Amino acid sequence: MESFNPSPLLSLDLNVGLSPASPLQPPLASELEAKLRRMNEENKRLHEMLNMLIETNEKYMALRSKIVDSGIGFSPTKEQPNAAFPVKKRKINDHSTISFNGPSSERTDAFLQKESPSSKSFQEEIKPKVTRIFMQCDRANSSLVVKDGYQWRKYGQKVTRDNPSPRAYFKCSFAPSCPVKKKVQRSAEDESVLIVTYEGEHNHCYPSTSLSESQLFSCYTANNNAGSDTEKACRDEIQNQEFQTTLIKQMTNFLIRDPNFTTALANAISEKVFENFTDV
DNA sequence: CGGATTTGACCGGCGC
DNA sequence: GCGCCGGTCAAATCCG
Repeated sequence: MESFNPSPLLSLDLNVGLSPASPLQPPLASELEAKLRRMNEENKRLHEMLNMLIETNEKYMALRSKIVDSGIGFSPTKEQPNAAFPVKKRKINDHSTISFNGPSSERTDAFLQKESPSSKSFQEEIKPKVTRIFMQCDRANSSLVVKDGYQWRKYGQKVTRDNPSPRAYFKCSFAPSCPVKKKVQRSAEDESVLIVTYEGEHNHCYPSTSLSESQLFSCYTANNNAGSDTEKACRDEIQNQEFQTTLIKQMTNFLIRDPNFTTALANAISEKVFENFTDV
């Protein structure tokens, strides 16, 4: 981030009321000097605060562009892998599943992997689209059902080593024509957070026509599905005002959970109030 | 009765 | 080769 260059408008005019032509009496001079020092400190603090706000704003903008442009949800895992999901040692399913629309996509994929080593490099180039989403949910609600607009069939549940909460495995109910899978598990650190991992991309539209908040997540995941009708449908939905309202709500929730943001905001507000008060 | 969910068994990759 | 572990299967069970 480039250093903040404060606008002259934002700098406090520290010479207000001082005339070089009128020499000050010694007691008045020291009093003004002290005041000047205080105002300098105040100015410095305001600059720091402003930098903080600008930084927070940039984080917000980066987050927003990440969501809109790359289709990635509120996932910090690209840069900071979550403790609940350490880097996997196993390579299984790390390869891409080519979007076969036939009923035997998984078998065909396995066949390719085993019988055709030459296809390996090709498969490595096309990684499955893995999207991780963190969802706030009721801690008391033990259900691992996440309503995201699609229909899922649960096919397994496991307790993993690194997390006492069970992990539920779902396949899209359109399977085997739709290869998408999802895993749902509570965060080991915060049980009120559900970690939803989607693997693959839906090759069909939403089962229902109404746009609900939950469906928006699926829009994010399908956003990079280049060239398909699904992509167009989802982009249209992203342009939808309701979508944008919900997006803003989700980003607001994300921001207010950031202690830096709330602190900076509170400080900025109190400073502003203080500033108005002293102006009067 | 049919579809969805549960749950123990099984499979296969990986590290030692 | 063996054990661990995550992922999947499939029979049993549930539920509308």
